[in-house]
Amino acid sequence: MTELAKTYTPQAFEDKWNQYWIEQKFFHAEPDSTKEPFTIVIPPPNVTGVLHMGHMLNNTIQDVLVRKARMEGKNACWVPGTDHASIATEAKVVQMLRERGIKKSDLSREDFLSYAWEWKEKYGGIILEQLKKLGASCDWDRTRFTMEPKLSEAVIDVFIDLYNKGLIYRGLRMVNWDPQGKTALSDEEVIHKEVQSKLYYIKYFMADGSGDFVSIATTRPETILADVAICVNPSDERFKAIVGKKVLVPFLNREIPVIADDYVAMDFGTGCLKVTPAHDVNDYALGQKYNLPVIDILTEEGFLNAEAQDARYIGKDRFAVRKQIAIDLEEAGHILKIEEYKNQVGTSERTGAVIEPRLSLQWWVDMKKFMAKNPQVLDAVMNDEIQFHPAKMKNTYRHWLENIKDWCISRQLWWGQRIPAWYDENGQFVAVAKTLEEASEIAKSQGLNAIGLHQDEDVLDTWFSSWLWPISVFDGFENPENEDIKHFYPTNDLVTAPEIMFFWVARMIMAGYEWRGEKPFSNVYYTGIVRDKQRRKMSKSLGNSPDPLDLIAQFGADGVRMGMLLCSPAGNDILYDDSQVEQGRNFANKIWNAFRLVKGWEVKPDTEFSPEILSANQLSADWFAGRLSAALLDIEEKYKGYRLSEALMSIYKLIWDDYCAWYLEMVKPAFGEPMNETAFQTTIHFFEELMKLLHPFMPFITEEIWQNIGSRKDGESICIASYPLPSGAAAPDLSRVFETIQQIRNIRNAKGMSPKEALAISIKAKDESLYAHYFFLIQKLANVSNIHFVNAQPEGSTLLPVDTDEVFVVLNLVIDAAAEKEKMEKEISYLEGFMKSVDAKLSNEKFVANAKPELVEKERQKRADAETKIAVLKKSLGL
RNA sequence: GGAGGCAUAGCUCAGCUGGUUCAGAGCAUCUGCCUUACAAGCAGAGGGUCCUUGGUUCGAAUCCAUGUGCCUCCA
Repeated sequence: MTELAKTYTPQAFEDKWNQYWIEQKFFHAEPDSTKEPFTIVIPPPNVTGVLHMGHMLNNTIQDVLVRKARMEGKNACWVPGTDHASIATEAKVVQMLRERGIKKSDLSREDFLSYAWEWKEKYGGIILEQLKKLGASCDWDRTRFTMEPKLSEAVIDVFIDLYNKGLIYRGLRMVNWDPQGKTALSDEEVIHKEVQSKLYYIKYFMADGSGDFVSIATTRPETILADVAICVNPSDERFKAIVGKKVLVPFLNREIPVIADDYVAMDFGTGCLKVTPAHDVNDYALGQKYNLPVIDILTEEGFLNAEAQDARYIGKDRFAVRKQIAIDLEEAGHILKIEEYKNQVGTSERTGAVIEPRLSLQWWVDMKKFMAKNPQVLDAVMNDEIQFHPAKMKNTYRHWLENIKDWCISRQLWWGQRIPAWYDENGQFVAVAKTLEEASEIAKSQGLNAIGLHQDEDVLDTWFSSWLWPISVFDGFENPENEDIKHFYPTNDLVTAPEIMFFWVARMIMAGYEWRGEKPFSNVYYTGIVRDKQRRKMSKSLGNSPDPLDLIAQFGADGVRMGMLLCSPAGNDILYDDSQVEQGRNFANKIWNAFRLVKGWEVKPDTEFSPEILSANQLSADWFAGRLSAALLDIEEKYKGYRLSEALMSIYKLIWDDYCAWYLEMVKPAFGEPMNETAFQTTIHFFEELMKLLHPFMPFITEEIWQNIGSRKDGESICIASYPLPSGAAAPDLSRVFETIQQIRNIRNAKGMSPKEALAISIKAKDESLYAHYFFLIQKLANVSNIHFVNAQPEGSTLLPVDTDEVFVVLNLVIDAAAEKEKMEKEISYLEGFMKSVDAKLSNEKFVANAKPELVEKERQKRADAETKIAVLKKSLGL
């Protein structure tokens, strides 16, 4: 074998193993009744997406879970794919067209879609390729896309099904309108942001010509052109006189009534509210209640239309008009004052545009009805049939479901599944049907007009595709009894960000119960949000997010995975810093060098070694075997509780501290010396077990080492090797030995002595067997020349307390007796204090009576130990 | 305005059903070391009124209440 690189160089092997895994189809799963299935469906990223830090975290966690399951012999299947992201993709395509000098408005729907597919084919696979770099062990042969024919058909079928069940309706309602994307959005796609704006106090003169006026406060002066009433609180004394009278809208001089309703808060603004039903949700409700007209002054792009009536503003953008009208009002003497004001403004998740409440005719899912039909959606989570990690997320889930609003599912876009609703020549709704023929059948059978029958122009919300994902990726709608879905559904785990709880988690659960009568997954792992050190969310616009691929190039995929996971407990935000991935890289380097050490050993038959070495190595192996077994149990517990960072930390310490710092140093031959065969084989075996244990977290380096540490055949891989199980081996108790070694190192350090200078020690122990077999180890690890047991402290030696035993070392230098004495006295006083508190407890009758007997016994033991230690110290001081 | 969560070492977090060898981990810091696997390292050390104030209890970081400060979600 060629010389191993002195430092870990992931670039040398990561791509190689990725390619090998994929070629060998280790990640592909087919239904297999002999194996327990383990399934994860990826929360599909946008086709427009590129890998960001959140994806890295999220997908690493999924990969850890699925790789472990695969090694445990389960039929592991991680289904990858992307969603079609209507708005985002449409925006990208429009941009691509603009660069080619083509306007969307000049294209037919069909032409536009062919451009969109062209775009998707070219760029839509980027993020999946990036996931491969990360080592994601997805079943790539099962890659799905929410817009592909089969999945689209499922979406259409589901729409029709819900419509027929009476769970979908079409209605004119106030929606969140994105003037840039020119489409409706669901509540979940609106992000509320606090902005600094202005509160304008505007005079409205009475229509009676008296010259009296009322003042109203608004942040949106441009909407006065759409005003249809002024509203005050009926118990507001200030305005009782004017209720029922009329005022004039500034500039337009339109007469509008003053009405009274409890809705108006007396203490906000002036206590007078202008009512603009077309442009505010609450105003709309008021308008309905008092039968007010609706004046819509905005176009779908957010420009003022002819309804605004004032030529100065028509055809101009809403924000431009806001500025202009404020100036004009001021000049006309309508402004009383302008205040600085902070308020919340809704913006589009996809385009960032300020949302406009807009009345429009849209398709809705009746969520109250849906929930009444599927109460398990809430119950399953509350009773842990579906477990949330961390469990505190259940509260948020419940709160959302208990206050659920209808779901607006239509979008005014072309990229998406076209709504299967049909209208006649007059635009009258006729039927919901899959095809024109079916629609016309329905029209005929119901005696409706079938002339000029045409399909709805709009498409369905992307989330209306993704909620079906756990079912649709297995073709569960097309063929509900197929082998794939029977085997792989319900899936096991879903890993996602908390902000996606409503988009995905809740709705996937809804779909699961509605169409399969079963939960879609058993566990939901909520990752944190990746933030920078100042706790700011990582975002493109802030430019505070490193490029994941750069990080991988710099630190290796393993280093990055490890760094991300080491400090990200479920549900906790991760404050990203390069030092974390550096730590991951350093760990990989540590492992690499352990590998170099082991690989470099010369091996000879046991017969050529002294019994002393053979037995010491055997003891070392026994000790590590026990440690490993105990660690495996502990790590398994952590996995079970989905505490992945803790599991990883345990593995980290097991490898770095127990294996490298202790075990390898214990068995390591002196420089240039050979190693005995048995110890070598055992050491290799441990290494292999550790690599398998670590593999889910750091797939590449573990594969590289596993492949090179033993002889492997083509087609073998650590990713399908069996996961290590605890042997149940009990470890010999080396705690005194380790403590002795540490005490010697400590004193050497404290006295500034060279580690090269060998020391002689003697031991006075209650149980000599805890030391007797391990002299060899103490000598090797603490550089001790001579050890023997004694009954009393040798002349001129220094005491090193080891538990309740005494270790004496002869130091060939002048000891600062006073300092030593002070140190010991300090220790004695601490122990005496400790003993006092234990005594207080033991002499408390209520404690002895109420506490568990074993606890009382424990306290007695504590007292006895402390007493012994004090005695040892006092004797050493000559007291 | 409504709901929920959090507060433990310089930083990020463990600490499950109360019991001082449970005040812990990693990183960071400090002190020695280029000891032929590893300076991306080795050996060692220091560091906390467990946010405040009350209460329950023989006993509270842990349970309850109040206050303060942060965060998230919803309107």
